[in-house]
Amino acid sequence: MLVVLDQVAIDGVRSAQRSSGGSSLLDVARAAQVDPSTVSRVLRDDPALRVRPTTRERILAAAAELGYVPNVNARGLALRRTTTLGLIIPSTANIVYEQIIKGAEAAARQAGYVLVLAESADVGAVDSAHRELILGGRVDGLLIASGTLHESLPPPLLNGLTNCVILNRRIRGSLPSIIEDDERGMARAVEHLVGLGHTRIACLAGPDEVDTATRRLAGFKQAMRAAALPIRRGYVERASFDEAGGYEATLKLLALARQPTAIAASSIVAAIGALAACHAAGVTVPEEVSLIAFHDATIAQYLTPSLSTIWMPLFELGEMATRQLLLMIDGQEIPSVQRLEDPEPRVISRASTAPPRR
Amino acid sequence: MLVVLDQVAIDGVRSAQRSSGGSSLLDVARAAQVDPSTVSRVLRDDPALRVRPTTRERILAAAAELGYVPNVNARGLALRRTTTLGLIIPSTANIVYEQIIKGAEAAARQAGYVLVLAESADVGAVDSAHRELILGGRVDGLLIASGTLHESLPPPLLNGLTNCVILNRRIRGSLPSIIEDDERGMARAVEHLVGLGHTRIACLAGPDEVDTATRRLAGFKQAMRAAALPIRRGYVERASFDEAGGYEATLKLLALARQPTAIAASSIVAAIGALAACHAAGVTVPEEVSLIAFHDATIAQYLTPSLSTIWMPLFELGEMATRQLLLMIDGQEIPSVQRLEDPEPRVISRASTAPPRR
DNA sequence: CTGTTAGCGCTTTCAA
DNA sequence: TTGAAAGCGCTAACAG
Repeated sequence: MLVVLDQVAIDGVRSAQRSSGGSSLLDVARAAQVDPSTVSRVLRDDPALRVRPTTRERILAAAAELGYVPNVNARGLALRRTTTLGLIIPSTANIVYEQIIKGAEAAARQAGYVLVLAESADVGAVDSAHRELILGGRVDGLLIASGTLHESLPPPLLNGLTNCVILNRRIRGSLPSIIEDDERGMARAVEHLVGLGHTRIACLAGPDEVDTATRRLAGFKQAMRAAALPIRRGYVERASFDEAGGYEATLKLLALARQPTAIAASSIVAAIGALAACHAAGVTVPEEVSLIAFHDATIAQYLTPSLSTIWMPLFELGEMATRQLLLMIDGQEIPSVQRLEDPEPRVISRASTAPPRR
Repeated sequence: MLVVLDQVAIDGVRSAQRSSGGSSLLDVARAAQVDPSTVSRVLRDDPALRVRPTTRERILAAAAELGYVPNVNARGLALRRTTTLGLIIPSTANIVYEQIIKGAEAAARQAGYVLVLAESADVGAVDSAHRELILGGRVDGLLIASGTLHESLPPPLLNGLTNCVILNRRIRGSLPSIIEDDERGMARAVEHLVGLGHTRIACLAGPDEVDTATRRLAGFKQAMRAAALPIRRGYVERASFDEAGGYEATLKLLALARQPTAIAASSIVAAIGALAACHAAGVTVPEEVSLIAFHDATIAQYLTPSLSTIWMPLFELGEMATRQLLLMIDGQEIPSVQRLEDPEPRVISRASTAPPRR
């Protein structure tokens, strides 16, 4: 195939101009001695095309020889879409997002899309991301899993946005969202503790303004009511979803006159802080206090004691949100709030939960 | 400014065609009654341009009114560059990458670039990412922090690649890399342990084929030699850089006839596994065994006991790599291997290290 | 100081 | 079964 290479060389001056040294569709066309449009059709397997096999061969060979890679900018410009989706997360450091990312990536890849990640914890994220990424033509749609979004987000921010779906936040306005069944997950945690015989159960709740925190707390309250158990004074502590938040809040719970015998934490990261607080306060887990955390992650089984958790279908959440987004991009109507109910939340019981001491 | 809006409405048919409902430079030009090229110049602050203030005003007002956002595809096509950089990491879940990402992001943003993240642990990552991302025109350059890269990577893979820099891996071939001083970091860990009086020090080393693991082990050996301490049989365990790897390897170390009194782990994630293994084996930390880990992270202070670590300049690594990449994109020659020496590695001493028991 | 023009690489009618 | 031509939105000479 030196012939082909030679042609490239002859035309080198022009090809060398290209973005990054690659060869263009035009180069392939010349090498295969056909019109660029034919190359385009062959390379994209245009169904409305019956091309002579030998021509197709020539084209494919030339493309392979030249290491042709289509330029997404040119294609995006012509098609008015990039096959790229964006996923906005508040922090790459948070283990909870790992599974969501994997699920979204899988669904995107399956549909022939590329997924790019953007990090932003900002409340204004939706709006500016929409500007920068969608209007800017970088992505066709946006998955938004940013943490601080909540119902009281200024409505004007969300006006006229399209091709966005929110993950696990309910936001007043027109943007559809996919949410996991946090109420049920938290209820499972309570049921697990009740099943072990606990009655003095406290809740390490998340920040007031975070929708998931609200829903988990609601699940806690429902389950306590269902078990006919009182929620004692001071038994609900609101704290940020990080180690420090869990630590401080737990110290407060442990300082109560009537200490809880079990704590249900709405976040695994906060639970890690809670565990540290128990150790620091000289309170043994699970002997004196049982601890269970919302969301599972690898680290749970490597803590001491290993941490009981509520597994949630995060991978599936990422997948489902992506599929909905693709439908939306496709111009279809999608429901404004969808709850993911299928793989149900389930308790992964490890060493941090046990019956209360007599 | 209803006038402007009216004009848009009149021209709505055409503007509506645009990628995602936004308005184009042409729309702005019409609204401001000037030529598109003038709009382009004004909006990009073309230095070689002295425009009449009133014209500029009109243009800026029109752009604001229309919510104009430039289309990156069109711009990328015209300029043959995208002002976007890619960062390839093996896993978003690994806490070690958090700081690298932040550093790269900061440096990219400062230069007016956008950073996108791609997840790939694959050895072929460099090659396929170069194809997909650089040749495809998605990004102008690539930061590669993929974990399994190593010196024995098939050289042909790296041929002709450009605008890539490798983070913290030395790779035979032409790709420049920025590395942190892992030898020194690990030496600091050993010195810390020696300073506490330890002599039976083991090393939880990383996988053979990972360059950073090799360098950290080298640092361990040098420091042991410098302290005139022997490395006993079985005192170097190679394990994967994850909790499970650290767990298993530590069990082996603890099963040795002559148990080490201290363990230097080449990875904080492996160290979490090591801590779990000590607890499981009933070995107290730091009383019976001291433990120190390479790389610091928030979780270190929330483990029990809190984990002593070696802080490494990861943020700066991300920053520096990005700056080098930008130089490379700019056509400048950059050194093939650069070692980041400035913020020095330092020991963060917490509760997991203490003098050995008498 | 501003308009004209050509083109970036690809897709897509419309012709042949 | 293939080619010609126009256009996606923006930039960059080159004129005026």
